[in-house]
Amino acid sequence: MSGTVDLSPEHARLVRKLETTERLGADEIRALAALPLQIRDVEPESDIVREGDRPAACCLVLEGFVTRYKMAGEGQRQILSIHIPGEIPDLQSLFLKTMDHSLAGLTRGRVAYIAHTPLYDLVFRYPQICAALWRETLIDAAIFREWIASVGRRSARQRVAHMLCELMVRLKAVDLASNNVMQLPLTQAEVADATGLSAVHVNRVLQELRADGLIISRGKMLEIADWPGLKAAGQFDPAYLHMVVEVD
Amino acid sequence: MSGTVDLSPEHARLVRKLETTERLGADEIRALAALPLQIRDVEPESDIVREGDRPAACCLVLEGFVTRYKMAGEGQRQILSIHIPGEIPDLQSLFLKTMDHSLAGLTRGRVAYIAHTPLYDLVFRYPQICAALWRETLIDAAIFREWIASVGRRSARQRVAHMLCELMVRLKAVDLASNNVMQLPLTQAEVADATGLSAVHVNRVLQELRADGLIISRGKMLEIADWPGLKAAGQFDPAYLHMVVEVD
DNA sequence: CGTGTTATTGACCAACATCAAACTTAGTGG
DNA sequence: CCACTAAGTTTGATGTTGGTCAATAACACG
Repeated sequence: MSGTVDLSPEHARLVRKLETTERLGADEIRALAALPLQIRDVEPESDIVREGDRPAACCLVLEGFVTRYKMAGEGQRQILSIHIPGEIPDLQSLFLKTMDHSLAGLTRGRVAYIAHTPLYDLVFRYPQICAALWRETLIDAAIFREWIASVGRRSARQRVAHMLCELMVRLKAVDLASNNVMQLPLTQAEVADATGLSAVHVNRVLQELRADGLIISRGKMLEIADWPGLKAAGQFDPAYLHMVVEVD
Repeated sequence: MSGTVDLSPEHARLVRKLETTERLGADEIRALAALPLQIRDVEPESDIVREGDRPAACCLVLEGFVTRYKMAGEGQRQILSIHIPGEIPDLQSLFLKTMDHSLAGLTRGRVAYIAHTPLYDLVFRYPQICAALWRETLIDAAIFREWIASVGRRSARQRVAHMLCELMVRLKAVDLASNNVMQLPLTQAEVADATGLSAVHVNRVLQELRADGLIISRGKMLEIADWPGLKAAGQFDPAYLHMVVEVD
């Protein structure tokens, strides 16, 4: 399908993502290809949108990792989600005018801004695009639910294992990981902010997972050495990711 | 607006909810009024939909409370959200075919099933209805995000206080609470499952909140005696609920 | 009135937080 | 290419929040 329309690499990224769940016709792809994108570099640590902002555009991740987070009083940060290339972390801003959380780069990377106005047009003109984008926001919510369950009811070891499994599966789905090896761009402090733990404890858990032969890490590189083992350790079941093709 | 069209009380509930955020025209309201509803009674504790199901309808809460939950191994339950009349807890099933969590009655109540098929028609024919429903799912997600922050980074006291604040604000918005008094249909064990705590600890926290004069409770009745106090105790800021009219 | 559910209490314990210091790694400029 | 620095990781010691267990008390309901 996407072969018949001339696409910039950036538009291709978007189309490819949406096509993972919804088959798009040539018309839809042409319409997406015509979407004006404004490309911007992202620095690690720097906010892309901030809680309280009223953005006029959504942001498509092209390269690098992006995170959503909330502050909970006194420097306590909670990371709400991690976003990888192809995703639109603040798609919700299309209908929720005011940001209730912030968006920041995790690594050096690139994002593309898609203005709300042309996006509305597409959404209301092409049911398939509407469905695909709506679905994206729903999968987002599904991941939030799983994180609630994780943070609420799982032990530190389970939470960390679960998070690693989730990241691996999502990265594999967009070919950013193979052979159970990924470039994990998170510091232990960031893993802590995502799992609701302290950095020190995350460190100890990671050591434990290494000692148990479940993972191997050298620098940013992280390999899941024992996939069934890590899945079990994290009670990980990918159903909540609602992927069409199970990556496993 | 809604006055000009003849609406059953059940349809009125739905229209009213959607109109809290999106102004609907007479056409849209007529279309909603024509939606076939299948009414059903709900028993407390009984599942309405179960994880793994592939429902062909969404469920509108008419009376009583409904909860979404996930099991996390060995009888560990995590409540993901609490739903009050007017809400459609499983709206996401419209685009996510398989349920990744379960839905159960919390109290005796009534729900209306809306089949997916006529709902698709409405959504793709009326942009306003699409926007209103999409928005509902996005607010859902916003509440999930806040819960992640709560469970991940707030103390037991903060979590419980926060949850009571949220429930009060949402109930007020649909006139199910006034004067900071609500009928709280949750047992302490359920509050525990929602906040990721143990029932025993929830009990102690509630006693503390009572002792501090923040809340008063007699049976199921719960009064927030010191609203600013409880808000502060729970770091509660209603922005994430994205209400048009601030209830405070 | 009984009977089952929910709330409350106390004793004890485990998981994880906090603090502080040492060590390692990666990045930078000369 | 090396020295210097800042960021990230690791370690140990100690503290606290909240969990678990078990028993009792208070309700709610038929």
